[in-house]
Amino acid sequence: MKNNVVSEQASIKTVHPEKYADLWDRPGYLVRRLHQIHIGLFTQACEGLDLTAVQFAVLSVLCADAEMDQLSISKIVGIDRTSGADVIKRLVSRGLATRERSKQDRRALIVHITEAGRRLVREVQPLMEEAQDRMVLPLTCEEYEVFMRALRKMIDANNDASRAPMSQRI
Amino acid sequence: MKNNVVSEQASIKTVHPEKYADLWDRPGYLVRRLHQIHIGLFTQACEGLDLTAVQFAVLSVLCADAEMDQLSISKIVGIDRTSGADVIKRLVSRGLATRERSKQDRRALIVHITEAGRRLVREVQPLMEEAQDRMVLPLTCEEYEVFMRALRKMIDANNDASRAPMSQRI
DNA sequence: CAATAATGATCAGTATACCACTTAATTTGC
DNA sequence: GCAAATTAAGTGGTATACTGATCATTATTG
Repeated sequence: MKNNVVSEQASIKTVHPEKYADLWDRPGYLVRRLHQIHIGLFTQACEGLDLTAVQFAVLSVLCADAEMDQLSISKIVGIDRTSGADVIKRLVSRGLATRERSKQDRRALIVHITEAGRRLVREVQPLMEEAQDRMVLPLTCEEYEVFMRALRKMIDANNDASRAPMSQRI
Repeated sequence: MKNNVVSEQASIKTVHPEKYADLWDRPGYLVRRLHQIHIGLFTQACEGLDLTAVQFAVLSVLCADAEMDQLSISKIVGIDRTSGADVIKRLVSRGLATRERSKQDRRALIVHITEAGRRLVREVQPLMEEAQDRMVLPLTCEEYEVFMRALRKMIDANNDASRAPMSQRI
């Protein structure tokens, strides 16, 4: 199976030796562009709420699981632990989350979402959905399905290429 | 045609009211993850060369067109003009590019790539291709084609959602 | 049980990536 | 022809996102 996929890919390369000549032929470039577009759509949808997409992802995770240490949150959200700590620090300073030392492991910081945090998540949830919808609006059902499957396959296969490998799925 | 696409998308929403419940069901989240993975693959491939993916994109553009002002470069690469100025400043300080006032428009800064810059682009080109290949390796030919088409459709349709709308294609 | 390894967090530093505001030069519109 | 609008850069600020180093605590192992 794996070999089959590899040989198919190799055949693309053989047939199209100049496949990455144009920026618009580079998947990595297009992914960066689309990422920025999604950030833009999310920010637009959350106008005035002063919440970033990553901050919302962290709050979403905290909503699902009552308490969790910083590193686990960072892994689930798929960001570096130092980025995660930065984001959580900002959430705490805004009163959307609290932090305290774990009794079991005194190295770990356990993060809790506050009631204000939960309220904000409930408020932003439909706005997040709107941003997602707007991004994928140009796609047909079939394209959407293939697109999502392709994303998941590439992320799964290259999980170790990023410093924040995703160990779990919420 | 546009209406047709919209109604197809709407039908997904009706059938799957909880389609964005899980992080792995959110296209924006997956795009962010894949973007980070591609950065990781590129950095890995360029081990020791101290060049980022965005820096290489800028140098690529400069290689294709001999001279260009900062704003045009930023637009083509798809980054904010201030980010572009930052990146170009670093390239200049490393001797990979030069900057000078335009004679025609004394507001504009014209950027040139140096011979050292061209040499670096030639050296990095195959490494960039390797990073692209590795990212899309898990995809079949058909998935790759649909994935690329989907990316282009979404970027085209939402071009104005990002502050750096792409006016041209190199 | 003590030396070692692994782990969770922090700090300092760098590189995007954006916004808001300002300055200077060019276009425009009357 | 000159005021007004536009445009290219610059400045200062914030938020990811990562690396490398360090520190404290916990786990392992000889």
